[in-house]
Amino acid sequence: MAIKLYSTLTKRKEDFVPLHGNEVRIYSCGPTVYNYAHIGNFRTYIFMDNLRRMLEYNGYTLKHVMNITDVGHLESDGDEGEDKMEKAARKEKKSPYEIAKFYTDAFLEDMKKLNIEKPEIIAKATDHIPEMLAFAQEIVKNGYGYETSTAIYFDVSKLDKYPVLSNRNVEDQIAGARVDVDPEKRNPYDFAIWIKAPENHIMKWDSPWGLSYPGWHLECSAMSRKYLGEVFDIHTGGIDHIPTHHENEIAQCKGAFGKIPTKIWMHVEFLQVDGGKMSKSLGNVYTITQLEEKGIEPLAFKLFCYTAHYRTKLNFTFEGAHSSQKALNRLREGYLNHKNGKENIDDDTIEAYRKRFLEAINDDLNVPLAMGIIWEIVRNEKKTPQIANLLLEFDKVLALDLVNSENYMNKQNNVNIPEEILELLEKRKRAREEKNWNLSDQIRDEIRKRGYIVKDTKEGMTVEKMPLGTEPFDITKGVQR
RNA sequence: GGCGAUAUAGCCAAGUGGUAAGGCACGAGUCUGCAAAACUCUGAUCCCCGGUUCGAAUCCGGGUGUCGCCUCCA
Repeated sequence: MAIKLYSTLTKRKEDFVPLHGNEVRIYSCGPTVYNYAHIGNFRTYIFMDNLRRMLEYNGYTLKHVMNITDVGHLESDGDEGEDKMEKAARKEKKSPYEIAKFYTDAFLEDMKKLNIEKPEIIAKATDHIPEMLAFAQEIVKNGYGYETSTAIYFDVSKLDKYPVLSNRNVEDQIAGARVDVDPEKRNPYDFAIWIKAPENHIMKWDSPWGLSYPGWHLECSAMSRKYLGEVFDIHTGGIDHIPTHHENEIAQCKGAFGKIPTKIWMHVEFLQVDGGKMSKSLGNVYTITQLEEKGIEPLAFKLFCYTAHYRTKLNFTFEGAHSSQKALNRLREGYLNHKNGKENIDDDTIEAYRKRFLEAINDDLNVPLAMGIIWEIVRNEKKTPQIANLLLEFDKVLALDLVNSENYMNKQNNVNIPEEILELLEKRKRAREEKNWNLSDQIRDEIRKRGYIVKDTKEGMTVEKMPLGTEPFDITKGVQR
């Protein structure tokens, strides 16, 4: 079935045709590792993973590169201010390399929690200095670069067209509030491809321009070419990359080898919080760890992201996250009900579900629509392992780790239940036999206080560790009671 | 000021010309000693005005609101 993907470059859905046979080559802009990645970042990486998995589901193999920016990303995308890595290093009194290592590890840990597949190649900028330097030299050699006292700039006026992804008008910007514009820049949109290191700069390398370091945009161009070739299939990133970072990548590639590196540029809209942007001043820039502390599993956040299409804004609230946590638990229950079911449904029904699901994901990753189908399947009154298996098949794309539902629900035959809880359970059982309801309820509360839930079923009493999101949720506090 | 997006039930949202997916919450029911959990059922004519059309949430025009970018950010 044909795959359609929306490209920011052409502003429409394109029929996807891979350039290299069955192999799809993708480049994804990854994190700058000067701080913890936040849930907005991860919305983008969840999308990136959906894209990967959708392509794999369609039978393609992948060559996917994601960068780790550990040098050269200045405080402003417009090449002003200090290198983010160096600034963080000074603040935390560590070396930039230690900072990079620490936050890279934290990032990969969160990726794992979100059940996001690792791209085939994760490329650190500092491991590719020679490639970047060569790239910068090609640009200069081809007449697109010029040297100032502080940096090597890319001259955007040499291009046939700039910008190509967004509608920006140079004249309109001049009145803007840019204060620290380098007076040696020829055009306002010229950007640094190589930066001469100030005396106290720690990360610096030898170059024809002295001790210096690469501009932020250069790494993506140099590394994508190294691993994927000059022209590859898909480039992904957040929507904020459109006006500067990706424009400049395109400019650099044109400057070095005269081509736009890919036709399909996919951009994920922002995750908002409480109806507005995330900002440190509002204190609503959340990390995955903070969500966990508030009783939201990483996978529940993932499911939350699945309520909206990647090209629309999504409004994050703890109320919404909590609702997704409950939905995730129910999804797991539903999966297990089918897994343990004994009924049968005909193959045509299964095949029809499969077709609808495929249509949804192949239409520019319409994951919300796909989720609607999933719920319809889960709610199918015939409980059958056929459906459980179908859900597992779809989970290859959605990656909610349904196969481990039992573990998450802590339903493994009451293993790992502490002795004290089991004793309370036994006491409650006796109380119930004596119809001592007061004592029974008292013990139930006690067990609940300790984080376990008693369920009275026909077969008798069972106890489970309380799944996340079970407790009543106090919206006003944004945390669980 | 420039650019762009969006406005669908209490909340999160899908749907781009043919009589409104889904999730959560609320309510009702089944179950239960009572609960919890689970399961079942229940809700909107789509910001306003005008237009195109046999027919519009869906296209066009005009309002209004909200949000984002241009300045750090996925």
